[in-house]
Amino acid sequence: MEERRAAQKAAIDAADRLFYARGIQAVTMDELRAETGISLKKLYSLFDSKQAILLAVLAHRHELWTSGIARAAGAVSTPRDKLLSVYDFLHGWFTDGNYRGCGFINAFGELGATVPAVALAARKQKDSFQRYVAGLVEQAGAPASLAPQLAILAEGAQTTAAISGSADAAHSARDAAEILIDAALQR
Amino acid sequence: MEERRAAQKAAIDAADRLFYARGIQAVTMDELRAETGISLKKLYSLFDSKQAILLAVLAHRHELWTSGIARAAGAVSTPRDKLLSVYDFLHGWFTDGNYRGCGFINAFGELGATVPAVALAARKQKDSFQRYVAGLVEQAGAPASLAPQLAILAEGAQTTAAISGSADAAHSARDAAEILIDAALQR
DNA sequence: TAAAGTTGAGAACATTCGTTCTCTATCCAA
DNA sequence: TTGGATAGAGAACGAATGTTCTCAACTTTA
Repeated sequence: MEERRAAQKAAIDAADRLFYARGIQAVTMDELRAETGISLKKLYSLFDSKQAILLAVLAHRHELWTSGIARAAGAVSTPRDKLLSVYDFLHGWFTDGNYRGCGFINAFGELGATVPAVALAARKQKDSFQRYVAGLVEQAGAPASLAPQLAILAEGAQTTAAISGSADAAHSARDAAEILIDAALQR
Repeated sequence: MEERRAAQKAAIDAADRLFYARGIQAVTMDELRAETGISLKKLYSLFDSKQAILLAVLAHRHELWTSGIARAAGAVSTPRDKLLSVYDFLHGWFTDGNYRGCGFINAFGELGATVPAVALAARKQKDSFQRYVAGLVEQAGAPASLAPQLAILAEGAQTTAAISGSADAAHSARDAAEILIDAALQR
């Protein structure tokens, strides 16, 4: 049953690409079949439903995000630099050519009201990021109120970059974060 | 043809409520008919298509937003306070009981990739807000780089509040904005 | 008053799409 | 080799939905 895992992963990767690029309801199961080469019968043996695929995609995206910001933070040493590395990571993402906003926010807007599990997945993802930032803020010795401010900058940069189509928002957010961090530390 | 206008407005208001609360594709034309009491035939005589209704809804939302922040700014006098009034306006919106994120971002995530006019409407809205903030920043005598930072805070507060379900983001964003404005002014 | 035109309600249509079903081919055991 | 079971491909099903069509009611005008 190792190839089952591999097939699931292939399906999740393809679904992630398609859902993210075009929206969830805009992608049909038949397109996922064409993209993966996995027959409908097989897809439905790997997952209960399209919704189950979506939830797996969101879980996968959560891991990508978590490992991405961890890797960026790993390249620097101080808590302050680790906090700022978030915005560098965002800049890399914004300029990778396929950026179309935060997948969780997109899924939340499209399906959050009708599929509670989607709203929950989005909330979990944002909670997790808030805690990550809060941990670094504490390590930096700054007041806890700084954390949501920095998280809000990251969120805002994502939507601004998505809609404007420009990666500048990452720089603006980074500059703002620097000012906020320094102001919070020298008090 | 005055009642035609009135019927269009009623349809737009109802569609706005439904689309915003549940997502666009989750609302059927038949539900809009039930909500408005306007027959399908009539709806299709008032608008070319569901998509045309959506575009009218987005235009309507743009006006609501523009007049909302203008009203909030009208209650105070200095450019600095006008800038901060944006976040007070947001707080009021977040706590009105029906808040589910920025309608433009939701529409962008759901349909931006498949309906270019939706992506365009979202971009226009965000552009317009950026220019509004930039104007106030200039009046305040602060460097232009402050404007995108403040706009990003507003965007981030909207998505954070939507997903977390809490209005705290408005306060965090306001506090951050105050720090950024003051830092930008005393240089 | 009567005929012609207009409007409206909602039934109907055609398409789309998630999901299931059928039939075929392959593989393994005896 | 053969019989049986498993898995896969893709045709088929049934529900949902945007849009149009039909027919009846009403209004207007001569």
